[in-house]
Amino acid sequence: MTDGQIANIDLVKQVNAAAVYRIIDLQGPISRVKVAEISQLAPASVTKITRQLLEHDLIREEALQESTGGRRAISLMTVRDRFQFVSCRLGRRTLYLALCDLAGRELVQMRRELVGQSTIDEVLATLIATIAELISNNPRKIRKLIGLAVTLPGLVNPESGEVLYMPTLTLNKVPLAQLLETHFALPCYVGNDTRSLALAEHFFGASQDTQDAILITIHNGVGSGIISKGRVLLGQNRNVGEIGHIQVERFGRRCHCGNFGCLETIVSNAAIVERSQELLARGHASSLSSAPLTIEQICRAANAGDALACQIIQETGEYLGRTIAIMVNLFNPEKILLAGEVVEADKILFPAIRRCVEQQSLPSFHQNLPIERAYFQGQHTMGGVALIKRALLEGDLLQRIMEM
Amino acid sequence: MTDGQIANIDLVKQVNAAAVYRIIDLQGPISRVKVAEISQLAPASVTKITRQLLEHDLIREEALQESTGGRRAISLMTVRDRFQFVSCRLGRRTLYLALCDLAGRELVQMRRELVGQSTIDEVLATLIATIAELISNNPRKIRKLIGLAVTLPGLVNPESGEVLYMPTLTLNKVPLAQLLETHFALPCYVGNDTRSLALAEHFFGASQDTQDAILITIHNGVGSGIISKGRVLLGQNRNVGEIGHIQVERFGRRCHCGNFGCLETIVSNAAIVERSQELLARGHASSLSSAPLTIEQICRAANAGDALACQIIQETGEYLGRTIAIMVNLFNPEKILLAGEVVEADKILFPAIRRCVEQQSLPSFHQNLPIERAYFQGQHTMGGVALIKRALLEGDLLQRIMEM
DNA sequence: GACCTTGGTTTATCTTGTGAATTAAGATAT
DNA sequence: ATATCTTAATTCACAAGATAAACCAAGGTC
Repeated sequence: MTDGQIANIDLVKQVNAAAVYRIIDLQGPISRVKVAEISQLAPASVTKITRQLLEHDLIREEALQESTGGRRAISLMTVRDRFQFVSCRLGRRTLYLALCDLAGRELVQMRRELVGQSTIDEVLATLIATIAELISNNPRKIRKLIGLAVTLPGLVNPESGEVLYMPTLTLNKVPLAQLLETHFALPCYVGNDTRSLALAEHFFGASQDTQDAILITIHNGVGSGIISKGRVLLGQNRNVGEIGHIQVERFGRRCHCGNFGCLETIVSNAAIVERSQELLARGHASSLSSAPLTIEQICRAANAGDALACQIIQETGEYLGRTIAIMVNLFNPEKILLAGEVVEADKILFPAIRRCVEQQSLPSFHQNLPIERAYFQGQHTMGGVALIKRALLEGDLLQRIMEM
Repeated sequence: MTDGQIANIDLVKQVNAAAVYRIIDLQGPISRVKVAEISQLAPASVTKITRQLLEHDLIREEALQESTGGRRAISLMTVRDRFQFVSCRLGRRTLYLALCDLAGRELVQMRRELVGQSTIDEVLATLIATIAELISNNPRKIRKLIGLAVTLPGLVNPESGEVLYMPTLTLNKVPLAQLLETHFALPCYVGNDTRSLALAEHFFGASQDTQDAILITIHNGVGSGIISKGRVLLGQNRNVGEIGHIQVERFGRRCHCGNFGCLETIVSNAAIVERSQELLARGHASSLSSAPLTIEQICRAANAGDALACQIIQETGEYLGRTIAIMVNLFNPEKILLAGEVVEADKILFPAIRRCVEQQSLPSFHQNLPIERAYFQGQHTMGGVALIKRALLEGDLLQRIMEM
């Protein structure tokens, strides 16, 4: 509507219903009069809208509140266990699924390995089959299915639900949301996994109390999701936040992107393990054994005080800190969150990051700036849950539920 | 409306009138039927809306188009010389004003020195008096005055028009837009100068053809304005784009912010002049004379091939390039623009920047990425013009003109 | 001159939000 | 016990916008 779009009566209804639902969801239990005050809608409109939401079981009336000198107010709350949806994370090698409700609870989990599936068609077939299986296996847990969400590493147009790019798979604008909508006859939402996870932290996790926060994910790639004014930042090309290839070492290792010294070549899990193995091979003393070294082992060793592990994690923190300091200067966020295996080494990692950020960003920007672990670590389907939540709060899904 | 706001019939009218006006402004001359197609509005609605816009002289009918097999279409265009407004830039030392029309043309210019005015009240009094003077001195050039715009270095809440912070002045949430609105009885818009200038490049300047562009301004401070999806990026704290204090040299000079090696300590005009003077004092050969050295002289010398000037500009380009590379990775913009005195040394500066960006950002992000001079250099009031244009295209000002 | 095509307007209808009046249900004062 | 005041929520008549469908306008084509 703001983006050169137009408005009509249906949109007015959708926007206002969403505003009312949102207020009840975030501030409930709450009376109709309070909703009218906060939303700036006329009391008559709130009555009308809440009636429709009640009819569709999206909200419910609770106990009467204490009188404040007159008639007692009826408490309104959103209903969170009446509707279910399927959230999927389509990884490079593994497909994770969960049946969830509107509270964000995972009722059932599933996973499928994707090894050997090299074409997009094979992957899509598996995705559809597994979703169908999850649905048909759990009739007792599903009262009413209202949607699907898929997150994946790659480029997505969240409005159209088209997948524009995915690593390892060659594809050409797959209209994934549309495919799933016609197949399952359900509203379907598709998003980038890191960006969606940042949204999950905003709705359900560690940055619920902020409007501007940044989530940095560190696995074998390094990425970020930037929440600005409560919304995911996405440019025209939907690449905003791709921090893995920021150069942090002028004459560093060669990166697969073609340049040298990218952040990914130093702080990714693979890079950390590789650096550790090199140092061990050179004979540095450590409690770690060289053979099949994992990131988890290195983190545990660092927390336990192993000198070599500490040095490696500290170094990792410094490079991360340098990048975070830049983002702090650029965005002046209210909170920084980190997700990934390496945050297990929190005792070493976070102090190192903080020192760097304090030296390299504006004092007024980093004073009182929390730099913390993300709430969700390895809960792969939470990104999809956030996509559903957003669609609900912004009215699109709300309207479609009321039309069902 | 999208930000948890609500919708009513007035807003629907405003949004649709703005959509129609915008289409006619950007794509005119254009027929009503085409407007309906593009906007997705019903032809009947376009007839109604265009009638109102015509009545208020916001658009006009032009020649009939050639027939394409039926009735000839009536061309519609926006009227750009019927309304005037005052655009001000409130600098630290100087106040610039211009009387402009909706085409962005400056009809009359004025300036006032602010030396000796140390309190916000003095500055505001001067601002109001000078605007009043500009208006009363030019009755013949003003057919109808429709608004005021003020841009300033500092923090602004563009929705409320409050000034939250300004360098050198102590103040505490000055409701500038409101003050001016009550004094002049005109719509008034206030914005940060760098951000508004980025918007001016988007509407009238070098990035008209893009939706995601970044403008970097280099004067005695270094700042940036980021346009994402055709809108200025602004976080909750409205500090997005403050790049001057990104650390680019680990053990660099001390910055007034308290840290070391900030971008500003190397690429600002003052820093460039200072570095040049130091090198000259050490006896390096150059066509430059040490005494009263200016940035303009250094740029001219660099373009002429002076070795010392070239080296300094090249160094400047490298540090700028490093920062630009980071922004390219983070935002994947479609164009980078530079404004400031130093861009006069374009022959040396831009190649140096480009080399850096190519080495330090993702190849797919910097291929085909233009890095250019901004169109507006020293036209201080263009930021305010952009604020008016935005208010018009987004409907707020349009509605208020129709209510006048 | 009959018919087709494209552009633009009129009209009746539908839907929304809203203010004002009204009902509901409590507290408080007499 | 009754009247009165407060606060909560609803009802109802109305205004305003968008729109589909019918219609008018003005050109071309056969």
